[in-house]
Amino acid sequence: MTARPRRRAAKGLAAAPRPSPLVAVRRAPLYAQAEEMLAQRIAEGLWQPGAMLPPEPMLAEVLGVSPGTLRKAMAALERRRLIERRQGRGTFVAAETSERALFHFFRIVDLEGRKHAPTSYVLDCRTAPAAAEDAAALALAEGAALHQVRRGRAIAGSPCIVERIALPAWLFPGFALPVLREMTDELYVLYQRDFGITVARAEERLSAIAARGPDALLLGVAEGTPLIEIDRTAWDLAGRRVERRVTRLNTAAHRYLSALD
Amino acid sequence: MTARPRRRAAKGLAAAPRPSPLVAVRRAPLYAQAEEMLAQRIAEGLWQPGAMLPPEPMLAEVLGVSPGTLRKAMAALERRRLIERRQGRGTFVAAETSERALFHFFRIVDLEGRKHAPTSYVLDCRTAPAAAEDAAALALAEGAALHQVRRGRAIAGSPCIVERIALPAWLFPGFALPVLREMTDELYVLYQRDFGITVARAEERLSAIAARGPDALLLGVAEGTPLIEIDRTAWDLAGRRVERRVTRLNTAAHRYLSALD
DNA sequence: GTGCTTGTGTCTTATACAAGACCATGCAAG
DNA sequence: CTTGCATGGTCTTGTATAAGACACAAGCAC
Repeated sequence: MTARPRRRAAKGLAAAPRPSPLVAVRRAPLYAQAEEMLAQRIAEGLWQPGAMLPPEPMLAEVLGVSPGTLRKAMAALERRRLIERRQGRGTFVAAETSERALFHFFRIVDLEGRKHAPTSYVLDCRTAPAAAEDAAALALAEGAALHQVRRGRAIAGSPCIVERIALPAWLFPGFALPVLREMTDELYVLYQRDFGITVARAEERLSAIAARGPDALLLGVAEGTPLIEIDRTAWDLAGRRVERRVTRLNTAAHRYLSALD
Repeated sequence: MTARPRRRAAKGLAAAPRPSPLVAVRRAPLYAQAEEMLAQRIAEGLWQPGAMLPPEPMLAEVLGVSPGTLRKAMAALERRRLIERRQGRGTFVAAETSERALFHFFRIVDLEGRKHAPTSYVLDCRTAPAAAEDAAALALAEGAALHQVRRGRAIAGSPCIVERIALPAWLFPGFALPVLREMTDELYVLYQRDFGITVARAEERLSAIAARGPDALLLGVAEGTPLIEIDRTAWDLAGRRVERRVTRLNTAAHRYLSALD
């Protein structure tokens, strides 16, 4: 049996006309199209965090791709941590938890390399116009309204972090944190639960600075003690800048851990 | 139709007898077995860096798996950066180049976030017994022979890095570097080319320190200036610790960049 | 050089079966 | 009658196979 009775028309998800061979646009492979389509639906909130996605055969049919292709897209989404798949149960939109956030966005460990969940106490929380530096980091106009938080954090009881956080006010309407109450949950859980904003990616730039004034006081170190300053910008699923965070770390008993592989 | 007429014999690559259901050993999936088998052959040097692997259909036949399964293993190996696949040309064992090493193992950028290739000048290169700290980092006995290098590095002409490198002597027989000659190639290229050691993974722990003595001199900063100290341990393909490197970075004009995603 | 041929990886589809999780049913013990 | 639990059915994702059309690269003949 060599003859193939069946023949499928080649079809792209977008049903776009085949690009001319002269323009080197190269339609993306089907599985990539499927991946992006699903990623977009998740980013739009069509499926809420924690919600179960339709079963794979149904998704494959809806998107008009074969199960194998759909699976390839799903595997990529799982690697991007947008979804979680569990055999026998289904596929779920990834929901932020303190553990997840800690695992992916927290790099501070003790001298033995162990990670501990820090506690936080908010020193100040107000809404004010953006200074030039924050505006630049968040790609906003100078003077745009920002929620601004200052807090200290302790690991295993000893205060070792002071932190300044800036959020675009329009993305976090009504944002406020209770001052001077101890908190253990990661902020990113709150961003997602209360404002529907999922932090997908962040970038940190580290420099060394000398402890000064109130920071030295809060950390209990002498003026001039070297600290690490971590300047983080965070993006959400849609690629918007949603947070700037400047962290100052006392490295007497802790390290910033970075894995290269 | 409830009866199941057909039944396939389960087969693993190792042709091991099916484990008893009481012991929870769970044979790894075929594609993972294939991946590990290929990874091991590469680590052993059966295929040298830069060498072309046999075509996929042949590999699939040799390993006794279907082409699809083989492809899944190959995709994983490519993600691990052990191989490079190029449509129409073939699959090649990844060879270290300065660009690759820079991209994966160099995290220092200028204030705009741009990465520049640094130049290096070796200050000192000798073989000496391991101090306790180096021995611990490399999991060697105290006093084991180590090749030890001190060097400075400059980015765009300005010296901003001093570095101390320790290598187990038995892994790098005859290792030596020309002193005070400017070098632009990354050391990891040399490790692979001259000693067959491929750095696969590394871990860095950062702390803030104050510049002292010769370091301050070399970097051209005042005593006490805060620096970032980067303590790196590197592993090769076989999982052996092959390098410890302590880098001190002047962050006046540079940042340590870390991506979280 | 041009065009053909061959060898390579890439994309897509299709199917079957394995394994995990959950739930409704129903029976037995209390 | 109620509680507890074992059983099997069914839905889910996970694994493995196969096959064909395609795209890209390189070499060779002309």
